[in-house]
Amino acid sequence: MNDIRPIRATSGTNHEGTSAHNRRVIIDALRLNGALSRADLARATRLTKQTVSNIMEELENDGLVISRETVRRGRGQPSTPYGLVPEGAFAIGLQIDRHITRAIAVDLVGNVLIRKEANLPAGGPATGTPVVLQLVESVRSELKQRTAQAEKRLVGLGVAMPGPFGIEQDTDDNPWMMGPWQRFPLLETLAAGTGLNVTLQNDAAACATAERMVGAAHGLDHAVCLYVGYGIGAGLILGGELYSGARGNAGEIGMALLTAGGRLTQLEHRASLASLYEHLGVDPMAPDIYSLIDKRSAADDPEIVAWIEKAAIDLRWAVHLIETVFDPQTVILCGGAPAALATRLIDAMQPLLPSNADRTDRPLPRLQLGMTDPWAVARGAAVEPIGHAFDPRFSAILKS
Amino acid sequence: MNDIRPIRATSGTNHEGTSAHNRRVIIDALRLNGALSRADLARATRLTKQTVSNIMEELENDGLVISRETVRRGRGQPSTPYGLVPEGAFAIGLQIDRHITRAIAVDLVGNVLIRKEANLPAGGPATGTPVVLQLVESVRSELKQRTAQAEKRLVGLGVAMPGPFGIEQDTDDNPWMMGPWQRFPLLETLAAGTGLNVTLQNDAAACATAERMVGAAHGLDHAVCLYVGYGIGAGLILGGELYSGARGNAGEIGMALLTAGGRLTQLEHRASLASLYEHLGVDPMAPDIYSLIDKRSAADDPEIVAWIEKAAIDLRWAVHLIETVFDPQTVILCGGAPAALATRLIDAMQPLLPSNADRTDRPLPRLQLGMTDPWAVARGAAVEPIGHAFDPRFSAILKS
DNA sequence: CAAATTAGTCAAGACAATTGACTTAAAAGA
DNA sequence: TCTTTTAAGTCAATTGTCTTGACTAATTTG
Repeated sequence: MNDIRPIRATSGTNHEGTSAHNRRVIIDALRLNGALSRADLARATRLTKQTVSNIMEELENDGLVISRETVRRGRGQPSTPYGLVPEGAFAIGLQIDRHITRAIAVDLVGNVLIRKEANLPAGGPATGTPVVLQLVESVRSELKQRTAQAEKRLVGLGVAMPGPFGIEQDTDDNPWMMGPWQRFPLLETLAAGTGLNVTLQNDAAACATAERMVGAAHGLDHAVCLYVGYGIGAGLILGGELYSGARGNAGEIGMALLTAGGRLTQLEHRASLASLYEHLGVDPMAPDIYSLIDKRSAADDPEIVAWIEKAAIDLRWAVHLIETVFDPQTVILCGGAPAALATRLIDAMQPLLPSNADRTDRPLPRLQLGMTDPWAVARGAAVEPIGHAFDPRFSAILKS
Repeated sequence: MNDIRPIRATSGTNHEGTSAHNRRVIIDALRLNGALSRADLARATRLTKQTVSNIMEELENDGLVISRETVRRGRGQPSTPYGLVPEGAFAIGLQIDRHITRAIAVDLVGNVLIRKEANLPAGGPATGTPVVLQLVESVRSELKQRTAQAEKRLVGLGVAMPGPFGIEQDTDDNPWMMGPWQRFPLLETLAAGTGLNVTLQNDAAACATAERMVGAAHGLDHAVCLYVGYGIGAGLILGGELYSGARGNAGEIGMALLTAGGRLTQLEHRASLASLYEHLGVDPMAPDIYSLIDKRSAADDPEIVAWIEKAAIDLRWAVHLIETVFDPQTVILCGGAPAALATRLIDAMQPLLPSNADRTDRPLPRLQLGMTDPWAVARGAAVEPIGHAFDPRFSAILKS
């Protein structure tokens, strides 16, 4: 009699959804264009002057925007531009990597305020969680000291770590694979340990988040970040939002199979930093490995040059694949590779393979260099809660 | 003085946006769940009973929904389910293929009402456009005859043709490539010739649109349709919407490069129907080619079996790639391949390659069979304007 | 036959965007 | 210099849409 089939539906919306969206739209416009007057905002967002005025007053009271010097732009009353207040919101980002963890505090506009790191003991989450929690706490208390308002303006904790998530067993016996962390209920543990909203993304997604808010993908709706780190991944900005797939594993392009030397292998076995370390015979755990690689790259070390030549072939294929499959406005190379290595890699990848993206009327280059420093992932993690709280999103309109 | 830099911003919304969204949400819920009572709808959409009642009254007046027999479900007043009225809206779909064009009329729930086809003369758009326009006109007038209201309830004309769009020159000299059509201002011409709203998508996207509204992807938010036709493509349902990339070319997976026999080649050179025709030495233009292939497949013709074995290797790789890159809930094989061939292909592709999607807790199979008949693409084209007009979308909320 | 439960309506209220008239301030032109 | 034009921004009333709480209606349970 009682058929309790679940009814599936999209959520409806109401006045608050409308209002929330319009606030987000205005904040987004200020982030994208810098300071704008109320009249400018009204034109850009297609809202009425009056609506914009009301929202701006609210945002000003909330400490999210502030007026600047009036400017005269020809006839008519001078306009009063409003800009985002950096101290209007804060977020903390946490990167969990194989043997190290990094935490960053950022403000509303994405400035990095604090950065701290700690070594992760072997032993996975059991021994690692206390270290991680302490690191976050340390950043949080320093932030509190700096800015009185910071604590109540803290919108969340973003976490980034290598994917893929939720796989049932490691495909690899490498002790530095992240399996134990990936199977651990990290979100719940960190939420309980900090009392903050916690979100999780993989390294490549974190880089894409950072590039979109403060980097080369700023203002782009379709961009893919080719992340070259210990593994390889793609961070996907599709239709203006980060896309992470049904289970958070979209973009794990490093696991894509290619035929090389007559056998099927994974992209990241051939072109990642892991493969470079192996090629060089260095220990991936060495603490100064980043600067070591950077220096040797800058000096055009022959072993590194040889690896670059080889890796460039596979990365060129990866760019072709990304262009073919996603049709983005641009591809951004980013991630944990030292800058000197990354620039050389990009050079070695030229010319790119012919593809649909190869057209003369492009406003943007097919491949460009994004953030490449060891803090890029942590920064992306930090910036995610800011975007989540303040950027226009479909789901932000719907009723909870 | 006048710096006229363009200001970029997302559009704001207002009461009408809210209302439009809620209407769409309700229609979507009815499409997804079948007939529902007002109370059910209120629970499912999180709107209040009253709001739902108001909207339902409107929709009933607009002829989009109608009440069914009341049903008693335990205690309390019996509920009155409402269902979509098929005759509430109509759309026409047009497929333009290499040597044939097909047109279909569908109603609000995606029923196919009329189907007609015509041969396309060689010579591209110059000679083809009149044929196409006449075919559409013929379907339209038959629809008008059948249903008096059809004309004013016609929401648009959806067009599908092989991609990629906007490339500057053919990579291929094949006379059956669609270059001339792809460079022709088709949308504008058809809009002018019919007075309808016209939209364009590629074959794979059209199949995905159809699968989402009336097929295997019904109700799924993350699904990829692996289209195997004359070419190969992927139709992408990402986050509940069709994704087409920055220039409409997302999912052109047939152009992905793979190494086979020691050299880099495109997927669709190895596993498409074009490759089958070549393998069999048959003329792709033969009018009865579809049923020919269907019959020979059903009879397990050794030449076809040989091709299947070979193609399955590459398609298996394609599924792996799709799973790795998009992390969908399921992959759906669909498109112009005859049913007998498609089922054999799916069988030959088992077991699939290990991937992130290969987990025991899957609610859906990794690979399943979708629509495979010569009308699938046209049906997808037809269904697109319906979805565009009635499905919940972010952009439908924003001010025009 | 009364109580409980669920569907659905009515009418008033709340919320947020819109409208049109108004004020303010500057540049351009006579 | 003075008037006109133009643009930014505010005020107050209005409109559109969802929400609230009380109500009616119809059915099952005990």
